[in-house]
Amino acid sequence: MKIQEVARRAGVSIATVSRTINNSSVVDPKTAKRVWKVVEELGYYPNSQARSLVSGKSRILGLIVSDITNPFFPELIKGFEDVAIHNGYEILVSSTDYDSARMAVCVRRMLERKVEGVAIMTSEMDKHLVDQLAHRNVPMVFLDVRPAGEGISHVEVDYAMGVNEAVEHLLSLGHRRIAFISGPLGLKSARIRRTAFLRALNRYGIDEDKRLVGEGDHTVDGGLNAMTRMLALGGLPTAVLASNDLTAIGTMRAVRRAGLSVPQDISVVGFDDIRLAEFTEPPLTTVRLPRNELAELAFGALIRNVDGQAKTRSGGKLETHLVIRESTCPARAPAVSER
Amino acid sequence: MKIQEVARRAGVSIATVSRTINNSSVVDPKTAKRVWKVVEELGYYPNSQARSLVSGKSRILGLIVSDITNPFFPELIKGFEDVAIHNGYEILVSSTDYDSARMAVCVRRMLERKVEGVAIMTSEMDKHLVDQLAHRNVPMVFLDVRPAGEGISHVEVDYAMGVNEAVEHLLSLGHRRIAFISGPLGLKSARIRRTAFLRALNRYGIDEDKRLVGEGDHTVDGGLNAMTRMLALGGLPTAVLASNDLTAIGTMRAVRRAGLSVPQDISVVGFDDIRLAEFTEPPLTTVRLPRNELAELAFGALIRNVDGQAKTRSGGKLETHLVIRESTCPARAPAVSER
DNA sequence: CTGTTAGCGCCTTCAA
DNA sequence: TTGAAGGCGCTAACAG
Repeated sequence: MKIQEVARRAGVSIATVSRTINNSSVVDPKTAKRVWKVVEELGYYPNSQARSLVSGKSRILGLIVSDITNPFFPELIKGFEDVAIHNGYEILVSSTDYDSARMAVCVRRMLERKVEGVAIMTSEMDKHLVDQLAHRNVPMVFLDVRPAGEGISHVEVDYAMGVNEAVEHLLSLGHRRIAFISGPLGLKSARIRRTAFLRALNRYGIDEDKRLVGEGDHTVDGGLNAMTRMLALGGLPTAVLASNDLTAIGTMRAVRRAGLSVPQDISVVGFDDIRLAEFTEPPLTTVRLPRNELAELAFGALIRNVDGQAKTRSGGKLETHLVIRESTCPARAPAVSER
Repeated sequence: MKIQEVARRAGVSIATVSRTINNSSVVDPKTAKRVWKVVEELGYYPNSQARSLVSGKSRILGLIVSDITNPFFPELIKGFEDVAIHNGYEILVSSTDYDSARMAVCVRRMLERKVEGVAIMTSEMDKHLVDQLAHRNVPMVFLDVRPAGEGISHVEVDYAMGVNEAVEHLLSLGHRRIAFISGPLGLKSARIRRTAFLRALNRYGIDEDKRLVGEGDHTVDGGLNAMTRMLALGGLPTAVLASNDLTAIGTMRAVRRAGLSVPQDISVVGFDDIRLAEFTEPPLTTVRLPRNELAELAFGALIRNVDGQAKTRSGGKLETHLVIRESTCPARAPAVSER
């Protein structure tokens, strides 16, 4: 089923058919109607490969995430897909698994398919890969990080906002010994979150206790291990803030394994508000990072660069807010042994 | 960066470059080496749009899932992506959200991008959409369902196997009042699972009690509601088998809300073994449906049809096995009121 | 073994 | 307002 066939049946040239389906205003309405009729009858639709080839535009956007298996991403992907499709773009999703080789393959694929832009929602990305894309003038959006360059923008997440709310919430419940379990500190985004936490503590006049800052890796196991280590160290916290919800789930598990309970002995706060956060036991108090908005901001920023009319490199700032559920409660009066 | 440029620099014709990068064995090794050198230097890679156009093969496979947000799917997608990429295929993922309109858009997109085959891992699919694909001779693989037609195959999941194991496990723990919460019965796949359960009960000589068969919708909320209704009905079960893990999580929540505990009062068994199953409270005993194997079977079945050398319509049968964790324990001696 | 050439399906000048 | 014709970048005969 090609354009030729439509042209033949409608008694016009292929040029006219092309103009018609592209809504060119020069076609005679009558002719157009006739062409559309044939198009419908035949169930014709243009071959996007051919279109891309001639126009040089693939109408494909790349979306790179670190791990599609982390519940944070599917919602982001869905949001991105929705807005992309809505705007006539296809998306090419790829997860890197935090693996350099995979990332390289991933970039290569995007290049081969001639993506018009790439949203890089992964925590870290090899510089030379970014350069490969930049070199071919492929617009990019990043999350958190802010690489320089023409056509490169970034969406900023206001971690401080949500973290402050979380800390205030805990303080108001009487907590003073508040711990933090970060993501892998090799990642800049993890450091940003940790910094936000430390600043918040400082802001409310709480002294930092090194024993109360652990390092996870954004997985349940990571949280479990980090918290287990922290509990072994002594100087127990009465509340823990985790840098994402998976970490928080691991943290709760560790607390329970130690024979303590959440939230009576230790309150736990997560970050992200993945859908399942509502269904953990107890339901998780967490800081919500709205994936849909993130997806929309990222898409918007990308498109502005694709159209080449970006005025700014900032793709916008995303607010985060605390969602209170049942994994937090008033702090116990400190036991004698703790000080 | 086009093939011309490479040809010019290597001092050969574009045909030779084409042959070289396609590993045609007729090229003189010396020439080939020279060409490859230029290719590397220039960082040249072929334009896949152009390739597709001339070859008529897009090397893209479609993957349709019902809801990327359901933790079952990301792992399936990842597995599918891995094996596809490994075989030189790109994948186009799309979630239907159980919505007819979205499904239609989805099929349209696949058709436009000229996918060479589609894996339909969603529970149900409008017949006329399937026909659209079938009509263009696009090979398909389905999950569970078994539509007829040339180039259409399906992967069968042996639900009975896992369900039997689960029922045996519960029986051996002394349970006799075993409930089941199904998926939406409008879906054939949900009915298949329910039938497997009922058969298992029957096989072990347990009478069916209508009050003990509820209907959920494969979401946490669905499980929560179904179980809440069941608890209100009286004739309490001592164990519940849920048709997927999300339903099981909802079920556990309902049990707790009713002031009972899992597993002491009611044992709960899930289905799928999503990654988070290990981290629920208590860790979920569940029937594992291996997503990687499913992905591989689906891919294999699809490719066989793409290559046009399928000997059979069956894409293989997938075994399921019980994974015992902590949401099941021996049944209580029945309370007086229960009989 | 290598080069020439004819398209793949479509969009886009350039004429009419 | 329409049609004819020239590519887009690449592969696949067909000649040399």
